[in-house]
Amino acid sequence: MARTPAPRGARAATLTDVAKLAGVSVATASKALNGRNHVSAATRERVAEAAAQLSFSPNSLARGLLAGRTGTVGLLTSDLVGRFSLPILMGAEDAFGAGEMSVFLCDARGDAIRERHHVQALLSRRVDGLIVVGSSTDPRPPLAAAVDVPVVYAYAPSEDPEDLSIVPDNVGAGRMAVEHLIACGRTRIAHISGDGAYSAARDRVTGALAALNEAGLSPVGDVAYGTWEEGWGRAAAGMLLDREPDVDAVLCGSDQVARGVLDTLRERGRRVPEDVAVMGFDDWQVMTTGARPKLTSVDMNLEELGRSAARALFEAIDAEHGRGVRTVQCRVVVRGSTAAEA
Amino acid sequence: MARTPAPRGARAATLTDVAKLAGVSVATASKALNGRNHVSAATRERVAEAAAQLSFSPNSLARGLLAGRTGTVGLLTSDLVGRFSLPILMGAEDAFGAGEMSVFLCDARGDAIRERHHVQALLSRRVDGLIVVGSSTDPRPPLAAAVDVPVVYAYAPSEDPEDLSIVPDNVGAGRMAVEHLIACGRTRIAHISGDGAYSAARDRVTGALAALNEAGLSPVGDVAYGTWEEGWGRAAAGMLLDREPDVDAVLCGSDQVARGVLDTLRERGRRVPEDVAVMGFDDWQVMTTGARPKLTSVDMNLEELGRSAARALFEAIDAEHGRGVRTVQCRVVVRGSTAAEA
DNA sequence: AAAGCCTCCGAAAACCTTTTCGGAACGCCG
DNA sequence: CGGCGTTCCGAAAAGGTTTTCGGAGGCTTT
Repeated sequence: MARTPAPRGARAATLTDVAKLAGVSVATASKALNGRNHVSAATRERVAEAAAQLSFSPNSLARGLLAGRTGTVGLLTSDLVGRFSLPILMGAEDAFGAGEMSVFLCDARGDAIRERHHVQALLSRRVDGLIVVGSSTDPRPPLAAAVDVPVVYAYAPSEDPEDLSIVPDNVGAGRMAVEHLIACGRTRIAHISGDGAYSAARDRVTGALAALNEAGLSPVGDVAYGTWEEGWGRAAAGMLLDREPDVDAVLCGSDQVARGVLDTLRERGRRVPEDVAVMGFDDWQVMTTGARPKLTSVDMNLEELGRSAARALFEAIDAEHGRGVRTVQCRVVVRGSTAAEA
Repeated sequence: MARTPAPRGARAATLTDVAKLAGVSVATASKALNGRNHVSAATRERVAEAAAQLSFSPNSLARGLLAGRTGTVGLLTSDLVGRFSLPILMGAEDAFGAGEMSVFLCDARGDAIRERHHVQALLSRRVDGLIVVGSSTDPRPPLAAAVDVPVVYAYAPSEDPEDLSIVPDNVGAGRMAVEHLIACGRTRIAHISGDGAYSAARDRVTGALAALNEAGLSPVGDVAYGTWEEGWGRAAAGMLLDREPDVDAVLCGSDQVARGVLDTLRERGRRVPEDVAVMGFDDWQVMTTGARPKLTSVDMNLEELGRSAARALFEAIDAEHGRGVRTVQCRVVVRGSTAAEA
């Protein structure tokens, strides 16, 4: 096939060019290329050939202008750097990319002004819908501007219950984690959580306590809130071992906290998982598989969450708009820190 | 201001609506809103008012169709999950977002077919330019399709020297790292690298050896290639200490490797940084600040790299297209693992 | 042979904005 | 009062595609 390198600056081929080369009208060319009826096979063939020869690619702008649909969506994140946005974004990109949708990415950096500006730009580009990704699971105010396209909130729910939000089931995650520890035969379970200012931390605690309660157990020591970091894990584990030497499992607020806990346990001569089982949250690969032993963790299924958000947006574009908060299930990923390696 | 909630399905306001409301022609309305001349102040005011009342937002599609410029660029990454794409992407988004550009994000997942498909989609959306982000610093084949817009390759250079590529200066990074260790008074320096299949690893070794050589030093032991992970760091450090007990500094191929090395050093009773200084690469915050002591590392300035790529693309769009490979300087971030805490 | 139907194709409108150019109104000077 | 310059506004075209609708031609049937 003779590739036409299109010297820089030369206008891209248009449908008119194709029609001319094929010796038909633009209307016929359009119908031929789009598989519409009322075109003979021979003509269709001729047009296709002409299009290939000119490496014709239809101008989506013109198409979108006419159809009122652009086949684009906006992905508005508030902190791209945070490690939770990325998997969600991937999942969404995945679900969209499979179809014919393209994604505009915007990072508002947690700044309301910048957010408004981006929303404005996206609307002016006539996106068919918007996904708003929060940076924590705490509810966030809905978009300020009057938006006339469907919006789905992901990770952080909207404060307005009339909006559609898709969030991880943190309460279920806490419950799941404790049930796993109990299934491993542990009964003296402590919980070193993360930053209590986050609803994610508090929700997980709620679920964990509920599961303990249902099993007729009580937590060992108080639930300890601190930060999400390794240092907190090391410190909190030290205090825990001083006060409750007979603890046989520690559920941690994050994988980083768990890494700190593992460190302290090793220093104090406790074997993991034989003496104490340890479990993290978030299933951050680099943390869990680098640990000794490898860390059992709870995966929030963020990619799936992103895909769900994308699908929900699809539905809202095509049909009716859903409302309320939907949750995505988490899952336990078992590794050596709670069970002997397989 | 009376917000017009625009009942779902109702067409967005167009310039014609604004003109009608203001009692002028669309031409005048356009000129008024775009600050063109030949419009009286009073008329301009009336139009602005009408536009605000209808919350008019100009249709970028129509504008782009006419201008031949869309104000959009495509960002084509090959693995979004990798932690190097993200900062680059942020930098690019940053540089673009400051202006009036919007970014189409596409993840090809390292698949050539998918890549072609995405390029096709982007071209059909008439992007003004393309940034191609690689997943490693190894050269990659140029885009398959005939592309008539400027392209800038970031992180992974194109194999075609006629293309413009922007990459981190890994050789300089290796040199810099060794110079820092020497400045800290170390003379018996070992290098536990990463995966030797990556040019990033080999380039850093090249730079490190050059710097050692210039200082009249030789590396302690052989350069050890392995993987980028913690486990390799632990193992390699063990072997190193067995063979070269008097080592006083270890330069590591990645922050994860360095974490493993730190682990082994602590187990063997070596103090860091008093007995042995340790240094990583990549400056991955969660790794460096969670370490004990905090890890000195080399930052590849990826955000700056992304910004550079965006700026280069700007220039290529507006003026002439550059060629060849440009490098972005790295920088040493000093923390406790090489110098006493400040 | 005439009428009618089916198949295929083309002209033109529509989408929305920007820009160019002609025209209208008005004030000032001769 | 007429001519001229200035200032402001509007008609129309352009950009590329899709869709509607009318028309032309060929084939079948009576």
